[in-house]
Amino acid sequence: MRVSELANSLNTTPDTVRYYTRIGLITATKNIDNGYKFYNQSAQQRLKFILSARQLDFSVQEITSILSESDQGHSACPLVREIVEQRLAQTEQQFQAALMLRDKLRNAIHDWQSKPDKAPTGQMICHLIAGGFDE
Amino acid sequence: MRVSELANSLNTTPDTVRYYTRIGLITATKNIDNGYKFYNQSAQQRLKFILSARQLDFSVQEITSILSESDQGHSACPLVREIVEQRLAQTEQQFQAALMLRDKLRNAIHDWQSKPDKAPTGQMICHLIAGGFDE
DNA sequence: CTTGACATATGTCTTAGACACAGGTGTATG
DNA sequence: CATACACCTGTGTCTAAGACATATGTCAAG
Repeated sequence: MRVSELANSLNTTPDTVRYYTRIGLITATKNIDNGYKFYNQSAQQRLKFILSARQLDFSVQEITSILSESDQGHSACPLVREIVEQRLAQTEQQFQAALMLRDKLRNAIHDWQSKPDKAPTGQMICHLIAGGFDE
Repeated sequence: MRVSELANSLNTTPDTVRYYTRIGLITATKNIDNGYKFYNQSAQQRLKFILSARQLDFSVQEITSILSESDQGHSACPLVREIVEQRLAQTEQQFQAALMLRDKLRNAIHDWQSKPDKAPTGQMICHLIAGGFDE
């Protein structure tokens, strides 16, 4: 299959497939006539795995490690478990960060409700932001 | 003041100051002897504003627009209000995304609790991830 | 054969700084 | 004075994960 056919079959974009091909995560044969790449079913299987792992927010680098492990005949499961645990912890942090930012933005909007717009002075660019927020 | 002195005075890093200088957000004079950059109080004021806006997750590009508006003597407040509203909406989305990812990861860990590790087959790289999650 | 619509490969671009490198500066010592 | 060593500086390069631009290739209709 060609790049778009493969991409469509797994609901992703040709650019994504090309990227994974470029960095060697999936392989393709090259048509000598026109230089087009052709992917076999094995590549499709592999791409399916990659996309699933990306859904869990695994980085491409992590997936590379997993596939490398697997390619050597070893079980990648321990590595996968480790990554998913660590990703959960990290997501928890992002979650809290988003929460705090949301509050900060809400406060800003609320506090600014009653304040007028002003032209900048040499001292102040925009009095709404002025000095700072959480310091 | 030199780059580190300015950075320390506002609790940021020299690299950050250099970056803003490089893209022209703040300006500095150049010592001819050694090429070192020198910043005046106006630059400090400007940097303070930039850092405050970054705290609200404004992009550097957005801040560039705001400063440009302000530099022309116009009030940047309307633009600031607009950006903060839009950033709030976007943060809400990130918030929901983090929430969903967290659940997905928790489910994965839970579902995998009882499953053993397996060596890869030609068909399957890691049976834990196997086919997919939210499709 | 040619036109036009679509597909492809390759190279460049993106964010917001972090990091590596080579050289400058300043001060405590010999 | 010279030297050693710790710290500072500017410039150039690198990052993640594709998106986008460009030049070329393909294929069916006319």
